[in-house]
Amino acid sequence: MAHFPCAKEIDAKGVLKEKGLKSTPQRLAVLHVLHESTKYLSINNILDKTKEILPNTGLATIYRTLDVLADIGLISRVHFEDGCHTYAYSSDSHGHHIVCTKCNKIMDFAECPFEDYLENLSKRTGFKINNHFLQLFGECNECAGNAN
Amino acid sequence: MAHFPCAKEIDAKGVLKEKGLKSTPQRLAVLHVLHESTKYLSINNILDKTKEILPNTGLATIYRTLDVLADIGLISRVHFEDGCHTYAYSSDSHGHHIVCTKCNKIMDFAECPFEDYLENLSKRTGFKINNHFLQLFGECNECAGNAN
DNA sequence: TTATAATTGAGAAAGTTTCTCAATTAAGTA
DNA sequence: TACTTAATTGAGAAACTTTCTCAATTATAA
Repeated sequence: MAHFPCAKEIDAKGVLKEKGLKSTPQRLAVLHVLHESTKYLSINNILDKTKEILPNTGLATIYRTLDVLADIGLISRVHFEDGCHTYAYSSDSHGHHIVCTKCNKIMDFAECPFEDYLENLSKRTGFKINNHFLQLFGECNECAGNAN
Repeated sequence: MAHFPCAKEIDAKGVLKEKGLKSTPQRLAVLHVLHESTKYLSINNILDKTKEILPNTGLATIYRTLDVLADIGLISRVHFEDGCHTYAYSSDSHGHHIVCTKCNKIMDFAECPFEDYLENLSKRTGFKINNHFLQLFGECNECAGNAN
């Protein structure tokens, strides 16, 4: 069994065990790859980087693993106007993402300031709002040139 | 040239013309299909319903048309955790969607109450926030049982 | 009415995702 | 530590989705 720093850091093994899932090297490697990256990654990015750690990893395993990790909230899918086939490490299960459209960097922001608003909207529309998805797009500090 | 009520209603022809695009029966039919539906529709839903109007319509045309209509803001893509391959009529170019997870109904809400918050978040994170995507999930009036 | 550039349909091609199944392996138990 | 068992994996096939190509058609402007 391989060991990865991030696996310990976020207690991925514990979370997997809790859900009755095995801690396989493949799962930990995929999580490591996403945790290590500050950017969102495509399926193929993830396959390539995972193969650097575990060269025999198959594509089907990547698909299966991403589903598992997303289901238990360790990673999350990143959505774009034209598709949502990329993934990012998720530091908080309620975390929303800010995506830098220049360098692909992802930043999480955990707080969710819309509770009051959603309650109000709920009353006006008659919708019982159970869940929401929010993602922000912009330019990070470096890309916007603020760091210079 | 076929004529559709919604085409007039939203002046699709005018918007298309403005962008230098032709008002083809296929484009108006796809728009009509989405406008007529209160629910989000998949590519195949849209193909089937469009073929009821224009039986020879090809799948490639559906893909091309959805791209065109989404680009000019007449329709918008609906995102789900596991994919974003469905579409809905968009009554407002800034409209966000509330999606009923029971009956697939879509409701737009045009207002965007987050301006202040986003400015604040921008300051704290260093991200220059240019755009955002928000979608709410819940149960509509009927599905939640409020209408009974 | 004509000219022309955009658009279409059809099917091929490319790309993506899921499935199947034998082999492997993580993890609990002795 | 060794054994057992059910979960997981890799590989390739199959299914499905999306894009491309190109000749034919057509919306539009002159």
